[in-house]
Amino acid sequence: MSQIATLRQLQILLALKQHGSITAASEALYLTQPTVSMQLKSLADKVGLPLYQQTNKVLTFTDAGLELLKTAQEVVNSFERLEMNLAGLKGLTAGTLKIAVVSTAKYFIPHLLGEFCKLYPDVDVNFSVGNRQQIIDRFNDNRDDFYVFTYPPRQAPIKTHKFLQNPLVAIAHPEHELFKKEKVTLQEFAKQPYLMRERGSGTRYAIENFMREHDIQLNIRMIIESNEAIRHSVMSELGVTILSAYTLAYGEDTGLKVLPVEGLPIQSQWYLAHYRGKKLSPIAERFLQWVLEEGSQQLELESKRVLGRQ
Amino acid sequence: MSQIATLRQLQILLALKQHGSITAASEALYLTQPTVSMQLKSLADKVGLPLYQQTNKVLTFTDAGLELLKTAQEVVNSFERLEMNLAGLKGLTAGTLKIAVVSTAKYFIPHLLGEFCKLYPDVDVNFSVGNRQQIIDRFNDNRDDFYVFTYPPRQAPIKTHKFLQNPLVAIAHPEHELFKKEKVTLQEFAKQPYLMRERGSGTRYAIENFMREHDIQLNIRMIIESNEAIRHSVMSELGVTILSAYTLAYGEDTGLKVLPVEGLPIQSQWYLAHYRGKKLSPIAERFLQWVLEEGSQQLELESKRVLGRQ
DNA sequence: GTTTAATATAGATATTTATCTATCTATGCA
DNA sequence: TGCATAGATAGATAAATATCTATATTAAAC
Repeated sequence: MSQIATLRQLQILLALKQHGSITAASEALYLTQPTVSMQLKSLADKVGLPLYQQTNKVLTFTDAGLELLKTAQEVVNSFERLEMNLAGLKGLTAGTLKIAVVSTAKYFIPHLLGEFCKLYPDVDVNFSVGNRQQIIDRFNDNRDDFYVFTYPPRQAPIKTHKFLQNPLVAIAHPEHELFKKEKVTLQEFAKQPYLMRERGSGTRYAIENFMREHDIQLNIRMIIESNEAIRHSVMSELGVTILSAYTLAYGEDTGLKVLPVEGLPIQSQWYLAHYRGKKLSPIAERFLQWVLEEGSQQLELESKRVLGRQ
Repeated sequence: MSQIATLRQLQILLALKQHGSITAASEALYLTQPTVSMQLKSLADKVGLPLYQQTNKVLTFTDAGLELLKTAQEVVNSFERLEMNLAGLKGLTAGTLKIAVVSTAKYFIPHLLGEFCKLYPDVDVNFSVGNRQQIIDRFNDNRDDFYVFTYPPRQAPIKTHKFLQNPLVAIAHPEHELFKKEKVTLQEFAKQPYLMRERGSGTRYAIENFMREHDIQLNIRMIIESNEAIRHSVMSELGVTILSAYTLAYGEDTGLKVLPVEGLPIQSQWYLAHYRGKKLSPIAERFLQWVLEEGSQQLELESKRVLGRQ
């Protein structure tokens, strides 16, 4: 594109059209009159045709001048549309995203947020972690855009979206005697000292439901409120437990191994929840859409890779 | 218009789209790779959003990048249309215009051509002057685009356009005795020694027709083949004559004055003629259109001003 | 782990664009 | 004829754009 006109020259030409004289146009553009005169002359020289005529104080445009005005207006319109569309994208792409997650999700959510922030680098993230009750409290206080649960509260007005499978697997110390068997029955597993999460934990709910359905009574040895404490207790051969495969995948897994117990893994879901009546911010809307369409798929591919290492 | 993108940057972005990689785009544009990389980075910085992503050797555009590509294509299209339209105008606006005029017209036609050449400065003009017979010969030889007559030949194939009134006025030396009368009759005027144009002159035809209609016999003293010679003869008190007011308006008029003879001025026309079957060049077409729409009006305004000085 | 290819960054320079002050020219009006 | 106004031109400078060479970084393939 050999450049016949600069954007500035087109702008000046439009000002001449709008204001009807070189001096008026220069004032409107906060330039001196010779600047405008010379830019228009330069433009006419490049075009090779006069752009306007002055007869008796009346400035009229030539055919060439009118063509340039048309192009100038088209170009200005294109850039204005661009600015508006980019502003729209920036509205989608900037701002603060507030998300609170139950502690089981704290290992993989950063990976999800990381991918999203690569796409929208201007986004700030407010990331909170807590047990289920704490997250429910935050939800009741309407403190965040989103909440991640394995077992969302049943209270209204909540809107939940399943976005990821959450398989719960049994784990034990790698030297545990049950690894000598090719297959472990639920009854055999239930006889082991079981390390249980605290009441209110979504994982606990899912486990208790599963066991109730299979008429199994776990041999609960301890109640532990921390995923890290549970993992280290298992490593120390204090007992066995069931937890999210994602906790295993993304956390430190040395000294832990998945027990091949019949009926497991327990299938459950990760839910992304938000206040039903709340108007989401553009960036929150975009995050939701992205998670449902792309983010969860990326996470599943990655978790398969991580889990496949065992 | 705060400039979010330069035309060059938009061009580079389109090349990236077309060629799929920075290196390929730089080769296509005969630039080095860092140039392209930096221009795109500068553009992304100004936009405030990433324009593309690279995953596994595949370059994909972001939403912002796609918006910019759309604008880039619009702008390129606008400039291409502009170039084509300007080229069309230049086709109309360059070339040689050939015009031959009877000698009476030689005083004002340059004024007409001058105005036209201000609008189309790239036009060359081939301007010939001759008496009526010479111009008819040129017409028969098809040597020019246009011919200016007061009394066009009746032969086919000619196409004539009336473009200007041509009033014929009587003139005498300012000290002539007839100026003592408020009004001069045709009979009184006919008694004066009359300086006549040569046979074949369009002005002579018109005068002879007029006198024949009014049953007047002029007292012809001399036949003179040159407008200049006639004017100087009148100045020298050798006689009176009738000639085009335009000759008076644009020529030297010191020592000449219009006689207020009843029935005068004789109304006649200037004709712009061209060969009927001849395909006119773009610039000739444009000239014809301009003369009929604008040029003649300008000439009438100007001749009123000039004639009004007497 | 090494090599290759692609991209990004640093630093410098050349070119173009844009603008200013000063002055000249042209036109209209009193 | 003189004055006021508008536009054009001359000369100079500042700012922005565009580009290069050299090198560092990154990612993919072997």
